[in-house]
Amino acid sequence: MTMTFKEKVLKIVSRIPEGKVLTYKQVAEKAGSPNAARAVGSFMKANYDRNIPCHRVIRSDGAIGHYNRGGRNAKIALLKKEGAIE
DNA sequence: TAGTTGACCGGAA
DNA sequence: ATTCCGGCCAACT
Repeated sequence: MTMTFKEKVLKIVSRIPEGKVLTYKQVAEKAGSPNAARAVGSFMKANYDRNIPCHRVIRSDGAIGHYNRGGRNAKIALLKKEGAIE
């Protein structure tokens, strides 16, 4: 079974528990390509699956990044609500 | 097959 | 604290 990098990424993200966050880079590392953070972002923007908590993925510098469902604002609100951030 | 595209990263100015 | 720039990666066309 040829699992694309993209699918690995989606699987990893889908397993991020509530109240926790991973950086794009960490996701890339877990997926087996430590320097593919950029690619990870590209896939997330293309993913609209609600089962995947893509709002739990943020940037390494602590910035929130983007969110295709509600925008950064919604992303921040969600993370606060889940207790992942202040 | 090669060129384009970005929800990124880290260092420099 | 910001803004800019080059590098990196896999999918898409």
